[in-house]
Amino acid sequence: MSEQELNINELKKVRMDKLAELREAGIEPYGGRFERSSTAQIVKDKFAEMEGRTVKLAGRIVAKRRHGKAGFADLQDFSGNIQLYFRKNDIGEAKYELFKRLDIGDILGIEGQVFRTNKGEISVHVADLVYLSKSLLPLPEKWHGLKDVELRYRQRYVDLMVNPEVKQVFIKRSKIIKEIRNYLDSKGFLEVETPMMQPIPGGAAARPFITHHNALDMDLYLRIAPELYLKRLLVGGFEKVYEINRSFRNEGISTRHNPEFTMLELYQAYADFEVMMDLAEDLVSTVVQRVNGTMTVEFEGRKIDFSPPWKRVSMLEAVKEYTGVDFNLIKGGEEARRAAENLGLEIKGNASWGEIINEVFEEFVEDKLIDPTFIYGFPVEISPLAKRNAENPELTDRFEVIAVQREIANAFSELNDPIDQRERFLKQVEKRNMGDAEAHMMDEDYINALEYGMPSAGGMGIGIDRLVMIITGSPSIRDVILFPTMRPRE
RNA sequence: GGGCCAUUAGCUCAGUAGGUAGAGCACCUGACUUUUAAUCAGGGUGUCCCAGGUUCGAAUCCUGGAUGGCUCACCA
Repeated sequence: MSEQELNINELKKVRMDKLAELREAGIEPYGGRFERSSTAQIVKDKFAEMEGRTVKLAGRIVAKRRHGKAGFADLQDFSGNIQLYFRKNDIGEAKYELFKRLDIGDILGIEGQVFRTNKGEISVHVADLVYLSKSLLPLPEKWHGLKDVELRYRQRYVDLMVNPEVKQVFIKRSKIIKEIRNYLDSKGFLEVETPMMQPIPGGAAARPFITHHNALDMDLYLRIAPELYLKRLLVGGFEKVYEINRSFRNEGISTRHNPEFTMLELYQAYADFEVMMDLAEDLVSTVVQRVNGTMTVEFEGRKIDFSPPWKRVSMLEAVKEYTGVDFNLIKGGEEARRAAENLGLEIKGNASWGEIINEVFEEFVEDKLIDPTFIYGFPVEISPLAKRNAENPELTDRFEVIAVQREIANAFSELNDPIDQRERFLKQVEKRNMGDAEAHMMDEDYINALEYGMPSAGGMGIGIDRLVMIITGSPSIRDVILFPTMRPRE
């Protein structure tokens, strides 16, 4: 006997006794296959034709009301709840005894006639029942449900049982991802899978997780983005690819950050960032419309309108609009620093013109943007994989979509010049050597791929969890991830 | 990582000045053959997050720690 079983509490002990009783009566408490003829929701929706007919349902008992020689129970299946009616005279002594000993949480298969009670509740008059699973632990309270957020995340299975709205969020999440796939597939994109374990983690500025492969005796990194592999596929001749899957970043946890998160990345040969703008607008608004039935969503008490077209404004214009400072007229890091400091910002010692503009943008503009807005023209220093703008080589043809003060998409014309790319990597390596753990590593094989020639292309990344947050109105990323990362208990 | 807050029965929560813990639901016993937060009668089932300290005495005060939430920093 384990320590766990010795510390068994009273409530569990009672159920263990009932489990033993069942076995003694020759009843298997953990049944097998059960062929259902219907579900709770179908019986209720189609009552007119179901009334009087015999149905077989299966599900969990979530409530029980006994009245002497008859009683009711609520059966919950994935579709919803339905009431069961047990009557001793009809079901017989032995089976009625089973009903009396039934615990909330037990999973049953039942067979009975559909009817409506005097009070109008559509119910099933049970004629037979089989045990499919005996529950040994008590469920949370029927009225308040499970509120303790820690328990809700740690034991999501209980959360899902007793808080129906949680289930709806994850059903919607599944629909969102399905609609994204439908959309991209219909546009001729090919879904691919690229390595999650990478010898050189690239495609984003982030600290990676490290793991070890024993047989090869080598360290591998969990990917921080699929980007560089997806672009290798463009080199290989795939013209429209996408991947929806997990990336991992070894950073802090917050309401907007989980160490593992789901991202969509897509690449389209012979396109550019403006094609990506049209695509972002159409993709996201289509998905919102299909999932919510409208192009507006409610988030934190605000209405956000995803109807195209979305506003398009350059980063420098946006900064000018909100701070009055025109960085077009400001040359070099020193002058930019003074301008930023005049705005009340503290700037790191070695920050460049582009980095400073980005900081000013994030500080003064980002939290003003509610409806989805394209911000384009990102500085080259913070965009090591994006193509330079033809008129201003200090800027790149890159944009982000900002909605509800947060980035929901990031896209650019892909840098396909191997010589420029090598220089950009070298700049990153320099920063890395200066102690920036999030700067890119040199990826010789990626350069090698570019040297074979990568078609001009547009690419885009969308954080799925954050998109789901907005569409479902969830304030925390943990509300849209079934099993968010937690410290283990004990 | 910093700041603030929380942790009491299976769940949701009270808790006096520091005096040895309580309610509702769940659970157990009994009554009740159409109830639905069923009702009625009876029963409290506890490592008050953990470890020290102060005190005659700590759920309560102090120190340290754990876990979680929010927030700032960083990022997507």
